[in-house]
Amino acid sequence: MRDGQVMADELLDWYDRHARVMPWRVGPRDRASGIAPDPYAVWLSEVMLQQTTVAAVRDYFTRFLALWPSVHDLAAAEDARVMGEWAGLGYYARARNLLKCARVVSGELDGVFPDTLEGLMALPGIGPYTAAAIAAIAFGRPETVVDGNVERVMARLFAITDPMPGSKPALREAAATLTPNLRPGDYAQAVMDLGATICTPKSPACGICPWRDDCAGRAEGIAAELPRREAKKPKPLRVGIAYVGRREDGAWLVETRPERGLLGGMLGWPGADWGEVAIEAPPVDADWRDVGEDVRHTFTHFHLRLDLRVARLPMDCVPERGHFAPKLAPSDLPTVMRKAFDLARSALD
DNA sequence: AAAACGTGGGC
DNA sequence: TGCCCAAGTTT
Repeated sequence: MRDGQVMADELLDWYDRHARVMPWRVGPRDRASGIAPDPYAVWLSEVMLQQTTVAAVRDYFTRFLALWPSVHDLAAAEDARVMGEWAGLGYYARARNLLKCARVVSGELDGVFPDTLEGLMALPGIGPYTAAAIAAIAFGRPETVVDGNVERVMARLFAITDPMPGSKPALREAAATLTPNLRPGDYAQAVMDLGATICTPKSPACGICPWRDDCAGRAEGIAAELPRREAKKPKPLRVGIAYVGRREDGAWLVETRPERGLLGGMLGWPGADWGEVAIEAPPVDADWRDVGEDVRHTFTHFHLRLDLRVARLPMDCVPERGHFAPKLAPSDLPTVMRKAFDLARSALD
């Protein structure tokens, strides 16, 4: 293995030639013309990118930035509006924390993001990865940015064969030996780009990797198997019932889910909690009709089968739970609820 | 410290 | 088709 600084320089050379264009990225050419990264935009993009692919984030980022160009704009937004815009992107705690964070930065920090790891980590929704990414990309600090890409690249580069997550500290230490003092933000994005395009989870393109001659995993012929992981536990099946009611004037009976927990703060269809058996829990007395099909959806830690009941509700209907949404945009719903909506709508026609 | 927390694309 | 996995954080 060569000197860490030499390797970082080599990767930066590769990055200068191959960096992908992304709406949140300020490239070397931009900086040459005086464009500096906006910490607000960097923060927004990094939160969206947590456990989420670049392809999924792109349009959401552009839309958020157009709707709320500054942290003050976002801080002043209505919760329901922001949750609706986040719908479909997943991990909704991120959207709740996004608003909390925006309100702290806007209201208590005069709209200025902290530029240190400690200051950033104190904010809601910012953990070790995001703090380092903002410090490096927005403020040019030589922090070590460790995400899933970096872990995979380091596991291969140093042939670290202990399984994740136990090997995480070793992977972080390995990454730290390479972090450069110059252009740390570009370097962080370069390693992540490398992991996303060349050092991919399966079938890595080692032949065109800028670090191919330094890679111990490749030399040992085990690169593609790394990083190893502990066996994951199987997902149980949970079942439930969703009640999709439409009033005569076209309004839909929805409820805002509790702040905490699954799909917290998002709109959804009334019904009992999902579990081993489905529990009937109509939100209002009505002629609920069983729809032939059910919704299948898989969350991070369980499979869901959601039976559907539909009903047309009278204008004088007073539900026990939920509220009527006169104009419901399906795009405001989390994906599992939108699936239910799509099936129920055809059943109600 | 293990578990909760979404979704879509790729193979 | 079902599993893997992705620019993680919180409790």
